[in-house]
Amino acid sequence: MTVEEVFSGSVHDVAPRLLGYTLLRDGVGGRIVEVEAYAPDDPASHSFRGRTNRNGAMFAQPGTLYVYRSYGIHWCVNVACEPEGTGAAVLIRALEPTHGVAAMEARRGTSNLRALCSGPGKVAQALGVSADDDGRLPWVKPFALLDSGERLPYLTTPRVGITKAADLPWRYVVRGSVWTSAGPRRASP
DNA sequence: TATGAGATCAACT
DNA sequence: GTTGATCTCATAC
Repeated sequence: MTVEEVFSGSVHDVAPRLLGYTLLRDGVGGRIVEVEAYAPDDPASHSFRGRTNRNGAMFAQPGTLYVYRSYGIHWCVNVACEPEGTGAAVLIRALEPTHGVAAMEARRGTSNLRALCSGPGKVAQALGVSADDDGRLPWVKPFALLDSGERLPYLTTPRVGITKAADLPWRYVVRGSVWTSAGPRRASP
């Protein structure tokens, strides 16, 4: 699959497709096991109020990385999606550590594998992502995006940590993965 | 195990 | 002046 194909379609096509892809920065990273979709006209999305200086990358070509500071402390990583220019994006929430584990342990200050990449702020810290990476493309160095060829079974659950449209089940989690964040691992009844 | 507070800042109103 | 697409640690059960 070409990178154009990977990021084609709506966020609800792209989000589950990304599960199983391996995201690396400087050869360090892992397999994506948890994402969240942020649709156009989504009140929970940073792009809801239109394009601003901060969220400009969300409106760029599909695949563009949108990196922002959260709660003054953490960085969070998104990829822009089609339709281009609408601010649609997918938030990378968790990775299964596979590449450069030692480097991630050093950056995260822990050797607990389960705590390396199990949350959006942790993923950014483990890969060393910062504002410098805003607007870059995940298949261009220092990043790399690898297709595992697998289509992993997944569940959808409500998104985590938002206050608007919190009931929409737009969080995509690899079924049975132990590498996801602390949110629900199965859809609520 | 569960819950709550503090950290810390850029963008937005 | 307010607000987070969060994480960690401390304290309580």
